[in-house]
Amino acid sequence: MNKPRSKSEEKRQQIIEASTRLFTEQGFAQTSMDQVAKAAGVSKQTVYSHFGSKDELFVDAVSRKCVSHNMAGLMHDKIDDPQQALSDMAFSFIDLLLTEEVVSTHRTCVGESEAYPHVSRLFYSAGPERTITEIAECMALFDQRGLLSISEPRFAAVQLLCMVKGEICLQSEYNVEKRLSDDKVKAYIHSCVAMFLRGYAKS
Amino acid sequence: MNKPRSKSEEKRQQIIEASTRLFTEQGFAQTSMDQVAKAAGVSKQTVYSHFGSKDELFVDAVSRKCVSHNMAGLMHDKIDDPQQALSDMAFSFIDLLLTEEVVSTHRTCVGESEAYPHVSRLFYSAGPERTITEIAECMALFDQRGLLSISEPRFAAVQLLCMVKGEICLQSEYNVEKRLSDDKVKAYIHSCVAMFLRGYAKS
DNA sequence: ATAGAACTAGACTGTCTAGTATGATTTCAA
DNA sequence: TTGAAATCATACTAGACAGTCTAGTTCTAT
Repeated sequence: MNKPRSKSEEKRQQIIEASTRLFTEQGFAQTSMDQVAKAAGVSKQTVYSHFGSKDELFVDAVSRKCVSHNMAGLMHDKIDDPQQALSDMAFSFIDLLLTEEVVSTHRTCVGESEAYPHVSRLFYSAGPERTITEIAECMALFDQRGLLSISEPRFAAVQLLCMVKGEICLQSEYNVEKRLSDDKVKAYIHSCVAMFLRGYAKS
Repeated sequence: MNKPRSKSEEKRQQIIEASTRLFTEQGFAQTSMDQVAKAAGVSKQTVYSHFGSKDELFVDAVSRKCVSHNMAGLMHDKIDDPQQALSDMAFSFIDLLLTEEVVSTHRTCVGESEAYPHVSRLFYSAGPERTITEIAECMALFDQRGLLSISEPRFAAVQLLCMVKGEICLQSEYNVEKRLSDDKVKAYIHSCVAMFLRGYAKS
């Protein structure tokens, strides 16, 4: 994916890519170094010449998944229509959180958060933490423009984001079989946005 | 803890108790059967005579932690004062979710939810699912008594509970080092309740 | 062209662990 | 008391896996 300058750098990339996939899909304990080498199409020794140990590889690999997905971007266009801005953002947010990639990484980070707090914290600050901060800025803007009355923008951002996640994401992280129907999800998100707007309406 | 009728039953209890603690604290892979036997003060063979395999023991042990903690109970007393009822409930809810026991079990269930969906689903239905349902009933009551205007009680329950969890529980599940101060938490929860009441006020 | 670095395949070591086997000891009900 | 069931300690099997080693091969820069 990223500019493989030399053949060696290319191998390194292959290792990182394969191990990222395996670690996030299967977790740390379930993934062996032989598996990684095989999936990367590389010898085990090469893995060890690039990464000193399994731990080191794990940290490097999972860190790669700790990327912020910019949610606030699409709100800035419609900053004068909170109703529209918030519900568009809410739907994109849910879509992102239900991505197989995000679900897997989340599960792995939470599961290994005792053994590898470094990794889970990285994920937290690149993911949730950053998204909250971005949305908080939009909330401040709504307040500034007199569209809503929000004295604590960060609180408001957390409230909205957490509400929206709701049962839907809870079910996906617990791998529950019977999920909410699409219609229910849609209705729920609209309900959240509506409630939020009433809760923060200008008096 | 539970009526050990015979010596044999007592051993079984010891095994369950020790393994529950170890599994929830350390996760499945990090816990060996020798550790379990030692912690239970029992020989390994005895462990195997009570439970056929590590998997079986894991399911039995972690299932024990899947207990509902009744949140709605303390709301029924003050059902005529939504403000008070909701904030009391919110604080108890947070206290529960920050318990070392609940955090550990949650992490283990989420981390193993791919390999042991049976266990994580059990936890989901005994924990979150049930709490939501209970609180939803209270929401319906508020509506019925004309105190609030809630057309979808279950939506409202999820919204409030998820909001309250907020950043606080996110930080604890990701094992983040720098947590919100107690004052911030208090202020945040009050903000949630206040916002919720405005959002669902009778028009 | 060539030397040194990177890579390969696969064998090997040491450790850990699930699960079994065994033979002695304890528990407990009849 | 006695005999069967449960338990104990401990050794063992078999397999997985992290990490090393080796001997031969390919890249690549000069």
